[in-house]
Amino acid sequence: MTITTLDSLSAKPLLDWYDRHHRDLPWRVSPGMAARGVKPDPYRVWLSEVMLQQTTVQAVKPYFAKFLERWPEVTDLAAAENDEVMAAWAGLGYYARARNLKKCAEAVAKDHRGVFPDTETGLKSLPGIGDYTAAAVAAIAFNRQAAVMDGNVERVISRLYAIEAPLPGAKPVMKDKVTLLTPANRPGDFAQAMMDLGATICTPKRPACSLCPFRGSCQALKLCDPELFPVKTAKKEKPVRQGAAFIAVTGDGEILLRRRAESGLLGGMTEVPTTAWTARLDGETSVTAAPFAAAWQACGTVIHVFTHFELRLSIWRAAIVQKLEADDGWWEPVTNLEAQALPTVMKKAIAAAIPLAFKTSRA
DNA sequence: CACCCGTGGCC
DNA sequence: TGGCCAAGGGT
Repeated sequence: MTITTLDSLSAKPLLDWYDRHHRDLPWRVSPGMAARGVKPDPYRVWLSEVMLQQTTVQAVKPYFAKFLERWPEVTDLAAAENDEVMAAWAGLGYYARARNLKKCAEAVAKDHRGVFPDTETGLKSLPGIGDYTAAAVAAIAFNRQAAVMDGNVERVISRLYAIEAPLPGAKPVMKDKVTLLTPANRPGDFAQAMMDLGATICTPKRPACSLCPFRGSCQALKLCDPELFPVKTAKKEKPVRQGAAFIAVTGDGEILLRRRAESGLLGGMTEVPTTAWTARLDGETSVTAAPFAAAWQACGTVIHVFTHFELRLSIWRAAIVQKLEADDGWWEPVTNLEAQALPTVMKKAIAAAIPLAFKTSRA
């Protein structure tokens, strides 16, 4: 008798589906191009993978284009100024990625003669490259049989096998399944196919199971409801923090900026002077905490939600008559703010005080 | 292992 | 409208 069990699950239907329905992405070599001998550029694969960490494809596209135009090779990025890289990354979030991106480029240029390591182990030894990115670059750029597991793959696997154990604890079990499923032939396309499937068919809500190449062998579809997977442990609620930000502008149109500490929240990025962001809601949110005395005017409150807390920032503005030499900051023309490494929360704060500070002032 | 670390879009 | 989520890594 012939029984289709999970043990017979094959990558073939997924690869066939990928040949027909793969997404066209700027950093991707499509199956058709690969058949004509086009090889992926490890630098582009790595750059895109780092940008895509916890970030949507749509958000990455313009940044990828900008980086590639400005720094076409990894050696160009290695030779770039840190501040330029941080300014180019501004808005994309998780700024430690940018710091590690730069360190990684320098390591490849200096320690590897500008050539990326072509093994999972070699890649993982580089800054900013963890389990996922090492496997992804090894598989996609170097055709290594590496098991690639990201959030998409976790969702697909958890449904295929109806895994009831919650994430993140169930990760090793899922990784084992991916390892068994990853083919020796076209491992890179397999990885990208799993992620495309998760992004377009096996979606978190209302998956399009009727279009899925695995519809005949999906345990969740057979037993209950795919939308119930993956199971995740409950997350704790977000605390609220509060502070004040001060926008000082001279008659010449210069604004007082500072540089944040190299590590931690928004590390190495640029900011306007602010108070500490405290958990106390009765903290220093008024002019009494301003960097210097001036005719401070209230400009409302900016609310910004970070990964692990919500920030309520009181905004204050003052026209400065006599420019003081700030010992831990500098005066920057408001017309040059676009070139600064300003995270989104700071653009919001400045826009609240100077509505025309940014061309795309949707904050 | 639990926590820290951004942002924007979606329903 | 707000909680959820996106090609995670470092510590």
